[in-house]
Amino acid sequence: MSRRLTPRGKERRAQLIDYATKRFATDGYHPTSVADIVDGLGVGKGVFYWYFASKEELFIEILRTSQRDMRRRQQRAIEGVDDPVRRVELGIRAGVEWLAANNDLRRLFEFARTESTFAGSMKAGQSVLVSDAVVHLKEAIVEGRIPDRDPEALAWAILGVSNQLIHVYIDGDSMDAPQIADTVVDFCMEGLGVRR
Amino acid sequence: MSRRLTPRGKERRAQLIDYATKRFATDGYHPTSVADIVDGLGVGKGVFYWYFASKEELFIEILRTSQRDMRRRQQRAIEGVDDPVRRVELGIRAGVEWLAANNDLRRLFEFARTESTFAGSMKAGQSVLVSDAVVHLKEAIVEGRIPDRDPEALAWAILGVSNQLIHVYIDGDSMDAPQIADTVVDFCMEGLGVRR
Amino acid sequence: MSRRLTPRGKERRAQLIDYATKRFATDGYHPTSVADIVDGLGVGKGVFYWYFASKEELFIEILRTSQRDMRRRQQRAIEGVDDPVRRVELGIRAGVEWLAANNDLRRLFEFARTESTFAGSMKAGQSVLVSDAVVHLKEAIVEGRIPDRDPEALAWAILGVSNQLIHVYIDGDSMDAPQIADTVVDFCMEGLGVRR
Amino acid sequence: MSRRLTPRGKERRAQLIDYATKRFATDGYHPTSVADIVDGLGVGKGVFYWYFASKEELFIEILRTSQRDMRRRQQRAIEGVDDPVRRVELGIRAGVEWLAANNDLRRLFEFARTESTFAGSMKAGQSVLVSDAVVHLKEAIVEGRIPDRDPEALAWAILGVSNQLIHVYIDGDSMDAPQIADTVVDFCMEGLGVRR
DNA sequence: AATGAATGAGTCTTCATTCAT
DNA sequence: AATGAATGAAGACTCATTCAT
Repeated sequence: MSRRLTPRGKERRAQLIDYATKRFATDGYHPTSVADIVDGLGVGKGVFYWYFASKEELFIEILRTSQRDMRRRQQRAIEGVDDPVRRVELGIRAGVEWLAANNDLRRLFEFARTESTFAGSMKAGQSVLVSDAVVHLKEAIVEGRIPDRDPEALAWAILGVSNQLIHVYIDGDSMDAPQIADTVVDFCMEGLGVRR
Repeated sequence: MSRRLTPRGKERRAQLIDYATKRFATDGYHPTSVADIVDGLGVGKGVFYWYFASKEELFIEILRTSQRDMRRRQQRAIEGVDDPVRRVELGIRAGVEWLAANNDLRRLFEFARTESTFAGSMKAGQSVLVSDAVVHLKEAIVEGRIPDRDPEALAWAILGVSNQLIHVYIDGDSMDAPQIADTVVDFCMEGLGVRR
Repeated sequence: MSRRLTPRGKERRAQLIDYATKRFATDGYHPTSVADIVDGLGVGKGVFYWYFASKEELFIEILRTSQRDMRRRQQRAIEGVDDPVRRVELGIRAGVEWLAANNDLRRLFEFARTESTFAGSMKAGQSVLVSDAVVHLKEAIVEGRIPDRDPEALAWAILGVSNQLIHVYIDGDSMDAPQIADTVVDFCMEGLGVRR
Repeated sequence: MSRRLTPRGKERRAQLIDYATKRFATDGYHPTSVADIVDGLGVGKGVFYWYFASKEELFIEILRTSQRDMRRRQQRAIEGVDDPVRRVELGIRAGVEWLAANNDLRRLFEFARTESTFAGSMKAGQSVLVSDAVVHLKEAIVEGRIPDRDPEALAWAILGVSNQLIHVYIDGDSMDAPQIADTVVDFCMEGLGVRR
């Protein structure tokens, strides 16, 4: 399903992706029918199947593109930074901000993780992010900046905090994205900060 | 939809809940049809609707009961413990262990959060857990055991770490539940442990 | 399906008939389920099938009993009246008043006429009323009180006027039953009263 | 539910309406399933829902169209006639003939009146016919052609006679439509013709 | 590229009826 | 006499997908 598309075709395709993303995010993947999507755009049903082999393919496409995009953003954010701890911090901030800015996609990610059809693809994508972080964490450990603990687990924990706090605070008005990022960074850096 | 049930009826109902939980967890809520459930149990389709008004009602019932159960477990775990930090730790461990022991339900929770129909009910349930934790965190702050930060955000962060690490490690064989709990507690207590 | 019933049994049966009549009249025969009936009475489903072989049988039973009752009322109303035209008039009044007083049953009659399963039984019942009227009409014709026209058609026409006017006016508050009867009688006696 | 239809689509839609009308008339609205309809036409189930939002919508559509058609027929029949009594007569004849020619629809009307879902729509439609007649009746009263009585009640009475006599005689072979019309007109003009 | 039309398996749900107790 | 439980065919409706034009 990769046609050579005219400029107009590419636009259509993008249109479909955008609108479908919104609907999937709002109503859920299953509750949103292909008919909903094409009707919403005022086009015929054939259009959909001209650009995508199936509803599933479209969804996977959305997931893949988004994950790639988010990763790129994170990478750009840490480019040229020497301090590994600082890289972790900047990565967190970039991630949080991307998720906040792409709330629809964040929702899709949440759902995708829960359904076997997509869980694999999602885990793979997140593993990439984790691997990225692991690099910095290992460096930080070697440099004695943080205690020596399983860097992968640490990376997943960071992801967990990020996702959760955005999930909770993004739709309210008590915190904006940078504030959420601050909170996430704080917690990730020193947890509850228990004085032992 | 609350009938007077004979012992036999109660058993059937429980059977339906158990089996449906398993199927929902394995295949997803939407992909699991009522037909799948009754066929799997070898009973007629009417049985389902004798005990539940709808597929949705059954699902909500599962969510509610489970959330209540998990909370009870946490409360029992911290009963009579004076140290608030210790209470937080024990709460985390109890939570992690419950989620690990009820992996099916954990999966259902993950899905429920993603669909508007159930998201409300889920958030409510999780808010209760957070409120529970907030009590201990505030106490710890007052006693100067942990720095003064928004206890609610801290509680949500803890929840995020717990869910994420269980999600990642529960199905592998690198960690068992208590080890996961250790990792979660560690991270929550001191984060990455950055030496500032 | 004619059991020997204890007094208590007869009461139950009557209860079922009464309640079912009300529901059928309000919601329609098809939309009213046996479950609706037994639930409405707070009894188990077995009760229904203890007294009636089927939903259909119950309905037919209602129709038959009612038609018999209505006819009896008409007959009593004209007992001992010599003038055939007066008998027709009294028959009309009795009919209208019965239908007005038993609006639920009237509705059931209307429905029953429209469904092949019951149409036969209904037509039979109405034919009896028509035959009754025909007797008087013939006498009136013989006596030269009314012109010589097909008495059966006349009888059906009378029935048509009665049913229609009750249907239209019974639920409003512009006419009560006797007034409706007056209007019916008037129209039947001289139609529009065209001066030729 | 009003799509832009191609000629082929319009044909399909008409086909569905025609066939459904026949089945509803023969077997009743409730006993006729959507499956019966599409199977009878040898098309897939989806076709039905491509053209109609629901079985109910289709039925209402049938009712509305038919009532409009019948009215038009009546109006055309009295066009340019000066004598109000004559207009009433011609209206009756046109009505009777339409109902006789569209016996299926007449049956649907009978049923529709009995079910709350449709009763409103039906009454509205019939009220229009009554209003039409009332105009002529009032004129006739003013001109002293008929006695001064509630013209609305008279109109309903006429409707009642028409419906009833067609109902009774249309399927037999003793009268054809014009004869039925004669009988209706006769009765409406002078009722039983009682010599007072 | 795009449209309206069509497919038919599948979805949730209902319901008359039967049955064991 | 009566109950709660169970049946399973049938009902209305959905929907991903395909197709002719």
